[in-house]
Amino acid sequence: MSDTQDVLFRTLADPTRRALFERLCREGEKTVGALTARAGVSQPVVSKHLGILKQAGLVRDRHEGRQTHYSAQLGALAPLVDWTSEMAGFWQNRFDQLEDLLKRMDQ
Amino acid sequence: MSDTQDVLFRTLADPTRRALFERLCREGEKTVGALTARAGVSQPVVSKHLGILKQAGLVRDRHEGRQTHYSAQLGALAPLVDWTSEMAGFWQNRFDQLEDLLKRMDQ
DNA sequence: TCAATCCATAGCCAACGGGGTATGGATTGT
DNA sequence: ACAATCCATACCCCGTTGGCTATGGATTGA
Repeated sequence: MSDTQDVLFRTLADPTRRALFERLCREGEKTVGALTARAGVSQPVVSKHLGILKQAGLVRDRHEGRQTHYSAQLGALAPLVDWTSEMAGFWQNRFDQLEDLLKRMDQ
Repeated sequence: MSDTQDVLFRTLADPTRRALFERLCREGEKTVGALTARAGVSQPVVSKHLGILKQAGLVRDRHEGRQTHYSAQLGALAPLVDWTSEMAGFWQNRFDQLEDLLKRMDQ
């Protein structure tokens, strides 16, 4: 139900955006130019995606002269981890309930 | 790079679809009719979303007479968990590298 | 000061996708 | 046999969005 999960999923759904985030995770802080060089899309597109990633809290930007450095904010992935854990938890609960049922049937 | 991750993210990006999957996780197996009752969208839309979820491996369907029962396939979430772990791992590596650098500088 | 570089914004277009209604096949009930 | 129910498919519509080019502000270098 939480809206932050929705933002995260929608933001990471795009391959180009996810690739940018992955590069920032793998290689650390990068400038827009460096990211554009191997992104396969134009610089304005990269800037737009970085803006969306920033709005989702997945990246930070740091201005230095005329270039902007972006870096991954890994903590922002927490809601995603929580969601998967929650889903797994529900499954576990239902599994436990099934176990209980089988035990009761066994008696 | 893996394509299964892309499918998962794209599939779960839609709120309606994620809500359907969540209900199946929480409440277990449901028929299309039962899901439609509280989905807020029409039955054909529910069917379409279930088809997409099935194609992504997130749900199973079981035919019984004229109704179809759907249930969550939680194992399909594994690539998503792997991806987040991988991203966290990269971050950890870079943190370790920073630690090493600081240690070397300290000497 | 003037040119060049870096980046963000604006505007545009085409494609994708999620919504609806209409319909038909399959099954169940009368 | 006929009606009714359940579901899936086909088709259309429109809003969203991801891509592009053009442009301009800001900064650096000459």
